[in-house]
Amino acid sequence: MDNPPARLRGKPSWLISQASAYGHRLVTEALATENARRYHYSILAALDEFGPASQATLGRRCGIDRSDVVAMVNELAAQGHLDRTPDDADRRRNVITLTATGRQQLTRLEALVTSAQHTLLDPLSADERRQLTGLLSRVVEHHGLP
Amino acid sequence: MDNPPARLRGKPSWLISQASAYGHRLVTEALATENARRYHYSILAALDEFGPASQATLGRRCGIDRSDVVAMVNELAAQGHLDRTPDDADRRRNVITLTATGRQQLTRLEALVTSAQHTLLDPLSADERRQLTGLLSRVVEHHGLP
DNA sequence: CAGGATTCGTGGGTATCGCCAACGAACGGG
DNA sequence: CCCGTTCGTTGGCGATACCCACGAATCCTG
Repeated sequence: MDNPPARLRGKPSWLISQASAYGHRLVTEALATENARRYHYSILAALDEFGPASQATLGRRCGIDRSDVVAMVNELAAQGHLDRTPDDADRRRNVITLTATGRQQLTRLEALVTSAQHTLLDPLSADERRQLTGLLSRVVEHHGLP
Repeated sequence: MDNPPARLRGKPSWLISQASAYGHRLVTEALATENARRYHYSILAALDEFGPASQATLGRRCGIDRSDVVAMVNELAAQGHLDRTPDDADRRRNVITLTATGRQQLTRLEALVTSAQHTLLDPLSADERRQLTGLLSRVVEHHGLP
């Protein structure tokens, strides 16, 4: 890009949008190494932290639409990273369970994503990275509650 | 959203992505009030700050693809916010010029976008907003050069 | 305990975004 | 004068993030 207008350069939403685009690109490219996508990482992380869950719960936790969860679970199941089994206690639901290979995959993706963070925040010191993370967390939490 | 995994909550790229989604939504909704879209604001801002320019130049300045600039200029021209005239000095080019009504439109959009910034950064103090803007500017500038 | 509201998985659709390929017209440098 | 490059334009691709509708199942409440 070539000398963006000051009106844009001064708008937090524009800066965030630009930074998001870079981060998006970095993470997507890194994950492509393992034939994974961003949503895959999110879902695997949620399963690892909270244990087996229904697709709707996964969607709510990761901020992914139910319809999109279906596609992600399809792909991850096809790769053997998770199991999808009907819930006996509530037959509307599927119980999604992380497999052993899924856990290994998460470990690989975690390394890739973490390294992308370093690339993204390259110009910032460790202190500044913490500042940025803290400020953004406040913003995100604030808009997550309603 | 409902208790996102710690692995996500700690990743700057995820936080930025979430914040970007909120900002995107806020700005888009605000601009819809005037039947405008985000790219419209960018292009009007570039024209206001740097004066008349070719479509390719506008695209480079705002980080918009040439093909997408065509559509935006079509829409803005249809609304009378800018003029598209062939460049006599270089007949490959169109010279895009902001009209009086375009300048008024930019003023309206500016107010809408600015107000959306306040909503987005609601939980932060004025100092913290400046911090955030500064940190993000460093990140964006760093990745803009190569 | 019956019936209406709600939830779940799934399929389908929509709009935007960022990008890339190709084209003819026009310009510029060697 | 020719070759490479730029410009506007068209068309298309893939990912993202939505939204709606449906049938099955569950729940809540009177």
